[in-house]
Amino acid sequence: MKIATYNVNGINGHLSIVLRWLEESKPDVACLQELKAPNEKFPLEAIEGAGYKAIWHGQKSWNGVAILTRGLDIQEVGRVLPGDPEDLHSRYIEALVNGIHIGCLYLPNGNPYPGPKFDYKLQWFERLNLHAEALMKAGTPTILTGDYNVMPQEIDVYKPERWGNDALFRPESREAFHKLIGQGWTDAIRKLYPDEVIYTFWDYFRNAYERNAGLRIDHFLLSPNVDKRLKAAGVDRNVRGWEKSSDHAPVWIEIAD
DNA sequence: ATGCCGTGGAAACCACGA
Repeated sequence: MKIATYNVNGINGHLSIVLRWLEESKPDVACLQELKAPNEKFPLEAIEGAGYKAIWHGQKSWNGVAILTRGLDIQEVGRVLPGDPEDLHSRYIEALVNGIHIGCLYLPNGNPYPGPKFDYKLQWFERLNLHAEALMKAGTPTILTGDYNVMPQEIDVYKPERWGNDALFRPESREAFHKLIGQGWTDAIRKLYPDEVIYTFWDYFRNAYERNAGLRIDHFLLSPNVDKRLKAAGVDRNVRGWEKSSDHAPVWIEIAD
């Protein structure tokens, strides 16, 4: 079973890219972030035409998340991250697929640091950690994947010395991620490739992709009972090189059925 | 060190992203 995550940076603006990627990569499950579209503008016909069912939680202009499945039933179990009824951003959706609990998340960027956006990021992270702990304790096989907007280690940053005061690399953000990992989650890419430089995002300008000036911010976190089924993981790096693509590349894992 | 590019929506610029 192949599961992927992809920050599409506008599901309609990049629809042809997303469809081409689905066709070529053929994930059984695809978690999408940054739809940048309200619910009624989700391109369901095109997604169904590609052979996928979908659940989604959109929002006008910003955010928005979706989970797609190919040939598998999908049961939505939540579309908000618990803990703050005043938070109206569409950044989380959760489903049961094939007996696996899948959380698709778009963690706040948090820049500029310091400021209210950074505070919101840390609060959201705290809520995620609480929810993740509950999922872990429930014991269901669980995958928490998406755009975490955090580079966990220096190896995950093109020039770490330049990112010290950025919300994506602040000690507080990295500490929150490491605290989450400390609950027992496995960072799938890092487990299989402990010492490799692997990026999932390249800026649009300064030829960042051509220079490989990237960041690793899209992650797969696996509960122990999914981790033991992990067979492979990777980044569809070439997709980032397609003309008019998102600034992120898709990330995927393969687990035993 | 930097939003230099790109999307979306509203308004002919601005918010936001990482």
